[in-house]
Amino acid sequence: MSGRNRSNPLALAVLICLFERPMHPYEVASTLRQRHKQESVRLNYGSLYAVVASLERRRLVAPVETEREGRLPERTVYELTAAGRAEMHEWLAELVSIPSKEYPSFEAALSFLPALAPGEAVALLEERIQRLEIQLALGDAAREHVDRLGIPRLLWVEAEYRGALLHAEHEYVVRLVEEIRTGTLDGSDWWRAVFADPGRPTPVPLPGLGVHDVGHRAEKTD
Amino acid sequence: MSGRNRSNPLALAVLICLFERPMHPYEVASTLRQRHKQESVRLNYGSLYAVVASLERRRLVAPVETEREGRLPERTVYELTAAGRAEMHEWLAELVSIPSKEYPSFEAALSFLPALAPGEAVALLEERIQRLEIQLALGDAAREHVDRLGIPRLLWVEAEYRGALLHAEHEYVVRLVEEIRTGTLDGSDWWRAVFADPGRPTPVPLPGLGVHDVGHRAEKTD
DNA sequence: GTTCGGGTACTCTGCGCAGAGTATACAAGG
DNA sequence: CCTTGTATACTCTGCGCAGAGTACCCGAAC
Repeated sequence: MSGRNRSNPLALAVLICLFERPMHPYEVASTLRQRHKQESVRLNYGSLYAVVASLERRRLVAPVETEREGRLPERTVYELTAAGRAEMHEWLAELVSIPSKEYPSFEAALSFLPALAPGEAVALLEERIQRLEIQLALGDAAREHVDRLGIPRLLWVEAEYRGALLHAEHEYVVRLVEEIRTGTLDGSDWWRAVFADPGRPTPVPLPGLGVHDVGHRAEKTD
Repeated sequence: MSGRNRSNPLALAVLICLFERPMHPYEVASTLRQRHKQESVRLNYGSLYAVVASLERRRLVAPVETEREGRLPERTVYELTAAGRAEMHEWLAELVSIPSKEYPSFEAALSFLPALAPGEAVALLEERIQRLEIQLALGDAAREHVDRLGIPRLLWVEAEYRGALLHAEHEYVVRLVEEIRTGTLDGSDWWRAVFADPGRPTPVPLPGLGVHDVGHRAEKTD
């Protein structure tokens, strides 16, 4: 009843909007954008209508009326069902209380770092640092602006969280660059050597770790 | 030639494996798993073969031979093309140097936090804190284990990064809970009031921010 | 001696979701 | 007055990707 259907948070956003009052999908989108939820939840119309259709199939929402104004396309207004209210609550509780494994693309990038020459890696990481600093500054500016408008922090926590992660990433990358630079990072000597050798045969050996049970045992691939 | 094709990092992982030497898809998967890349890159066979097919269409990889052992299914070995080498390098450089907007599910959860009763929110966040502490401990254990095996940190940076983010999240959530508890979080009084009122009419008003241009102006929804 | 788990090597199927397109109304600008 | 842009309200299309299934082989266990 729930499992893999809880993949797209946009569906949760829809449930929460309809919890407030019945709306048609486009109105849901407008509401979410007005509240800047599109910063935290991927939103586009293609997905929105698909998601609403899926919620309807699962009987979590139901159409109440379909109105039409002039010759504009017909609007179908949906309301939340009892099951929908339950699902909303349960899902949100799960999202808050259980950290889920995610795959940030920079983590992937880092895991492939030795495939770049050390010098290039440093240059690119420094570029990233600059971009991160811009984002941090933008975040601060937004924060101040919102403060001036007197918007309570409660409605801004997601942005604070984003800022905290951004800050941590910045800190980490700065340290990492420093360690590659100074050679403090264990393995960077080998790294440099491999790329210094002209005509290296196996470009990037990346030796296997040979560890198959570190903590959380072997979540299966498939 | 690149754009939306750079969505799935698994494709990059494949390119990097084939950069080392020609392999068949299953071997790519085994290699990635052996090196614990499945912690950083979503890997499953269904996607793998699709991704390889897509790379082949884009002429970034090409089949070299197809062997067969006994009556086991035929294995198609792929190699990297010149275009593939270029794409690999360019893509990896982009991934390292340009931070990309991501949508961690906890950010979504936080943005909907006021839809929960304050007391419940606190309880759930505390549950999360415990789970985060477990993950941090597991990470440390893995770290120590890998240290003992003498694996250079260079090959472990992605896990360090994950740890740093995890740490930041933990710190943030602890602070947040504290602030909700003590009422230091601006808006929590209103929050409590709304949920204290029995028979509240508009369950969660979540007033719109009314800000439409904070920094980065209006990336379009569609 | 056969059954059972686990490894090899893919294939099949079908929903999810993004991007682009459609059609109408309205407001402002030249 | 005619165009250009923007907002409203969806629909269409098709790839991406995950999960499950297939088919074979092997070693160990009962």
